[in-house]
Amino acid sequence: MEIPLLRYQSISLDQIQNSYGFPFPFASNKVFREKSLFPGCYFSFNKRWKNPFRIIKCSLMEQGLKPRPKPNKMNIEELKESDLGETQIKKKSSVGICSQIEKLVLNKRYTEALELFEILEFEGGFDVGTSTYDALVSACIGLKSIRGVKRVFNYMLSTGFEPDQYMRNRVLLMHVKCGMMIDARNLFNEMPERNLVTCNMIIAGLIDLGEYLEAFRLFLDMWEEFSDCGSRTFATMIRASAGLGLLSVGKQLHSCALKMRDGDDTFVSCALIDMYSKCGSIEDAQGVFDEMPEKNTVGWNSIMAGYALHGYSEEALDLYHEMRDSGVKMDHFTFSIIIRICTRLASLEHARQAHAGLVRNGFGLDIVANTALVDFYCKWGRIEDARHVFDKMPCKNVISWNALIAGYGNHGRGEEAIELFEQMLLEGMRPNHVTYLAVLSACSHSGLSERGWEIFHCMSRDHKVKPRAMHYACMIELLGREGLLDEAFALIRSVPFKPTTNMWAALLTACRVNGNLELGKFAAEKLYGMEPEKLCNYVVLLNIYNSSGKLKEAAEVVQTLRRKGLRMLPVCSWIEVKKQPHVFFSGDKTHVQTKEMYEKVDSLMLEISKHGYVPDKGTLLPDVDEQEQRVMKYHSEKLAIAFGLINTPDWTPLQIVQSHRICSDCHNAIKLIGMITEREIVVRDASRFHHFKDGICSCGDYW
DNA sequence: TTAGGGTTAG
Repeated sequence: MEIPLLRYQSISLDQIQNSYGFPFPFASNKVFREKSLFPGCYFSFNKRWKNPFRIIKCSLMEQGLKPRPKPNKMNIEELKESDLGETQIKKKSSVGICSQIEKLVLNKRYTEALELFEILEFEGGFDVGTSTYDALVSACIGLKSIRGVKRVFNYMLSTGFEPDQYMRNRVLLMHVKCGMMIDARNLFNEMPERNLVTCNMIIAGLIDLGEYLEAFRLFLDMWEEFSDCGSRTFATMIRASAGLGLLSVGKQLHSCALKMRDGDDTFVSCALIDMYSKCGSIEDAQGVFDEMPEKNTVGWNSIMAGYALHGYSEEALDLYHEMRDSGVKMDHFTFSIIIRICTRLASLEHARQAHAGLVRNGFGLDIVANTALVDFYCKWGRIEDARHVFDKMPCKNVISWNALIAGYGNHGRGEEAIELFEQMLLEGMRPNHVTYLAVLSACSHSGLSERGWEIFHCMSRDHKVKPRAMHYACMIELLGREGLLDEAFALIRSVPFKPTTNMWAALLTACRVNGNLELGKFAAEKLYGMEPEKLCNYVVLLNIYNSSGKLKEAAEVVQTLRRKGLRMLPVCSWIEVKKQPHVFFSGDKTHVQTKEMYEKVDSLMLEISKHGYVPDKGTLLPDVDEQEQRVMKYHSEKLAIAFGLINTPDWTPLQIVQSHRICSDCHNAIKLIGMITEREIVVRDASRFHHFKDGICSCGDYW
């Protein structure tokens, strides 16, 4: 049908309408006749359209429209001729339906509104007014229903509705908000007139998709066309500069917004707080926040998220208390941010309060906050609680599934992680690269190498997820755990890109565990070339030499470290008891309960030595060479555990956070401490969570 | 006239 149209320039609107059986979208004969460059052709009047005939094809085919042999209006005419009375009744009832739809939407009962709309669609042909379409658009946006958008839009076309600028914008918004950006772009391109609102909407849609550069391009076009824009546009564009991480661009927008201050700048301020923190300048973010005359919920949320992003979790929690005291209302964003901060701080008490607050304030069903809770409970060893939250979620997305799968995997429950992954596929959820990372790492932790290989092979074949460096690193770790170093090395050499540091680091760790000096040295040298200033690479090689008795080589590594001036930052661990964090450094003697703690450590060490514990001198850190015995015995995490054992009831799990990677000696010691004290111990270190229970650790084994 | 903007989870 569309081919003949492409060949003739002078086709008229009437001809097109006759061919397709319905009026063309957003066309009016008046506009067309006055502005058309090609007489008789509506499509060519807009100067932006380089190829009007391509647009004809796009607009019809891409919207999935098919010619209708019998326009609906004909049905009404036929009805009129045959039974005038009944038509009148129907018309009356359609007015009733329309007002009912509008009322339902006002009450946010979107699903019911769209169900009622089905009656109009079924009967066909009734004229629906702008106010009803407005309501239907809101319903589609509220439900993010692509099907709804298609239904409403097709009905509009089939009834010959001619929208004004307001309605055209609403229709565009409906497509943008439901993520139908290809259709939205087509509509935008075909619009006979655009205003600031039109442009703001399409730009915001592009930013939602992460198309920041395209958003900037359109912004500049818009600037040229209108020579004007309001604070709304600035708020949106500041978000784009945050997405690109361009501080200088963000600052330019900030100064433009200041120059044209137009009253309510709260939105701009909030966007600026977010932009400054995401671009690395928390001081500027704080400055904007301080200047806000009235700090609203979003402002508080943004600054809290900013502090959390910069690793100032405690400060973020203080801000949360300030926010609570200031009486500003909290929303689901607030709770999501707080739960994530609690995950970092290992604060079970605060997380529980946030969980309760979430439910109490009516956000108990929020997908983001619940996913944050699943992640929290998983990371703190409460898999059953995580599962409970997950099962109660009314809808789940790929992030929710990933959080729980990773939770099972990180706690050594690889089989269950795989089962969950399979259930996810059965429920029609499409896995992404994070899902595969979680499943592969679960296989690796639980030693399920065969299953790991199967999954690794099917990720690109079945779900078109191309393995990334982290997936390869995971497979190298998996092979390394099996002692298959040659295969691991072969995999590194086979990757279709330059091997990354993660991959060499996984091979190096595998070499340390399997005592392969030669390959370990090779991997370490690769790493030195790529990360000459990263201390931990030298430490692993140092430990390989130490544990294989190569003292001369070990001394050389220490010399290199000294020459480079590399030194380990003081390691610290902390534990929260009665809402108070207690921080310990290696050999720390500043705490008021030092005496009791040291006595406890001594007695624990004596006790575990009866169960076969032998200090592992082969994995010392480079800054503990002089008083190695003493310091090894009093590593910060051991002090934190002793403190916890003295000060908490028997049934409480000990939750320790460590700023560095836990050393293998402490890992081994904690396994035994957990066993003899019958206490659950969860240690979160710089690389992963270790959940010690009944003498085993969830990380599979120490790596 | 109405409409369009900012913050959250793996």
